[in-house]
Amino acid sequence: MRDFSRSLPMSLLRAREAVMRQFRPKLREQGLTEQQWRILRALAAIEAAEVTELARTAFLLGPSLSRILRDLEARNLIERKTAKADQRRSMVSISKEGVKLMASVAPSSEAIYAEITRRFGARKLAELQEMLGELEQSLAGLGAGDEASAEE
Amino acid sequence: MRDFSRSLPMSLLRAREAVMRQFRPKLREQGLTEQQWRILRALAAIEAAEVTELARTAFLLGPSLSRILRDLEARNLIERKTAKADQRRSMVSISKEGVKLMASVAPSSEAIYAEITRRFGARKLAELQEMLGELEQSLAGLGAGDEASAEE
DNA sequence: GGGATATACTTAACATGTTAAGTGAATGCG
DNA sequence: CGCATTCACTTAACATGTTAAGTATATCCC
Repeated sequence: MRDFSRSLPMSLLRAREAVMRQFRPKLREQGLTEQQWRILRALAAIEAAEVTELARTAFLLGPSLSRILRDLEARNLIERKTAKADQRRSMVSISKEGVKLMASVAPSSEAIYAEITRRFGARKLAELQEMLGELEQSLAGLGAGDEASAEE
Repeated sequence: MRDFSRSLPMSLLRAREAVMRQFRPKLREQGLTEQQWRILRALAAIEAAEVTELARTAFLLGPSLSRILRDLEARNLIERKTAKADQRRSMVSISKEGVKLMASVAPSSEAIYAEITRRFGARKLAELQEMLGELEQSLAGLGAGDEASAEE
């Protein structure tokens, strides 16, 4: 069998970990996890979003997001209100405190990203992202193996 | 701030998820998680390994590995014995049952990997892996921000 | 209108990720 | 030798990943 440590999943995992390791300490100083930071960033870019939309944007599964939103709300970093038209949906937005917190972390975050870009090379970084996007596209629709054309 | 959904960490995360989504269903059929599968594969390639060595190979943190080994041992998929020379160390190896289980999953796993390779392109896959390795190298030694040259 | 279905979450249960603390066995060294 | 330190794990505690089940509201459609 292939040497699994050279497999694509492991390469992706190690690369991502090498990158995230740069960011985690600064986030941790502010008591934020990587996922919480993703949510705040996603919310900062828009007025408000539904939970499902936010899950798609921040690439989190519903249950994880539910828990994280509960916690972020308790910390007053986000706000929620149920939509008027459809009581099932709730609109989530970042709070003033949330914006302040983001402002305190964003500079470090940007600096780290810049350093990573400098080390790896801006052009190569763009190429890598392009390839990653293509990989994702190649596998889109190949699904989880339990939809169309099931064999049993 | 950058559109975070186009950031390198998100690109890596989405790409890896797109890949892993192909494998998880088959593993699940055998009651294996992705991490358990990594450990079995790592062990299958060698006679025996110390826990620390296995952690490095399977890219798992010690505490995760401790729990997983406990569970795999309970399922008789692996075996452990403490080293004679150093009672702190324990040597882990795959069991006969473990080998059998691997044999039952490996063909599907290989087929899925082949399909991914076919879709994305073998050459591009090699290039991608090369770039991922370089990225990892670029960031090696840039550490977690709390070793040499701490600023405070 | 109203019951079946679908939708938008939330909860539950179990596995792993992550950091800190604990445990027992080796090592360093005065 | 003996005691402090280091080492190789393991446990603990809390957050997220993942799948299944639950809940409340909307929508379909006869």
